[in-house]
Amino acid sequence: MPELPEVETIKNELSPVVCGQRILKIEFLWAKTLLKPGADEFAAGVCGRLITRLSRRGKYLVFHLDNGSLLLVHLRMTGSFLYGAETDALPRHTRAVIRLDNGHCLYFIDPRKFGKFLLVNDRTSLNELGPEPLDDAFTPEVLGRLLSGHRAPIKSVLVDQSVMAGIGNMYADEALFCSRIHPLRPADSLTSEEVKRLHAAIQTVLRQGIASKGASIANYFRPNGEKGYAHQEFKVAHRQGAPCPDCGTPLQRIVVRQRGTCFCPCCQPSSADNG
DNA sequence: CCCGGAACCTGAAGGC
DNA sequence: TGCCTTCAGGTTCCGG
Repeated sequence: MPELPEVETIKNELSPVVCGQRILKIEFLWAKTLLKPGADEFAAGVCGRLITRLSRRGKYLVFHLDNGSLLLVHLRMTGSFLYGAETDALPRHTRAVIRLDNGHCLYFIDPRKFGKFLLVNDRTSLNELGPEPLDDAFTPEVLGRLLSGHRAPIKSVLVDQSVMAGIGNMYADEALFCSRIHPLRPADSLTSEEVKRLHAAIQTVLRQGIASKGASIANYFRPNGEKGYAHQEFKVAHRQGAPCPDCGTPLQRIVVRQRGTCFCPCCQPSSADNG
């Protein structure tokens, strides 16, 4: 599932090939992939525009266009981009095709059809997201303030995009294991020591994910068609039943707010065990 | 406010 | 073999 490291990888690998290119046309093969505005207004807003740069905000990939508008793409569960020469036979599960003026195309591939394109005039919608966890401004003190006032399980607060942006199910589990915090601990019950550990763990697992080009656990692949290998380094995510890499105890899987959550019952003791 | 659950979707996996 | 059910989880929406 694309989270911050996966979107960051796509941004990094796409930037050199699409920046400076002009969009000739965008064609949607699944109409609902275009969230807003309507098809006509969208086409008028993007056709003929130059892509000046790419950026990322949370899990959004942002195409900056030369008229100042922003094309936001959210990959949701199964979205990926493939960059290549124009072909007659579209790749399986292609939901949108962005034709560039260098004869190449950006194919948006999304088996589950949850991914969304939005054309917006400014950053308003992006400002509703919480802070970027890899920014310099994201300090342990900031994290502590974000968590205070949330009595919900720390696992669900970590994946709440309005609290902080970019963390999803996999990296939340990894960060909690790395900081030895039980996923069901109320977010506002963490000690300052635990907040400090969690802060370091969040940055570590996200940076490792980026360094490993993202995790290809499900459908994610990179614009050149290759997979990432961050999942090979996961210690708990999607590894229920396997021995904990640190202590050998079988990893447990529980459901927290409708999300599968893997953790080590020995390395991540519950609040009751923790005092 | 808080929370749980359903909807959106398809393909992989498991049961029989 | 093949049909059927369940599950995966990012986001939004709806009801209690």
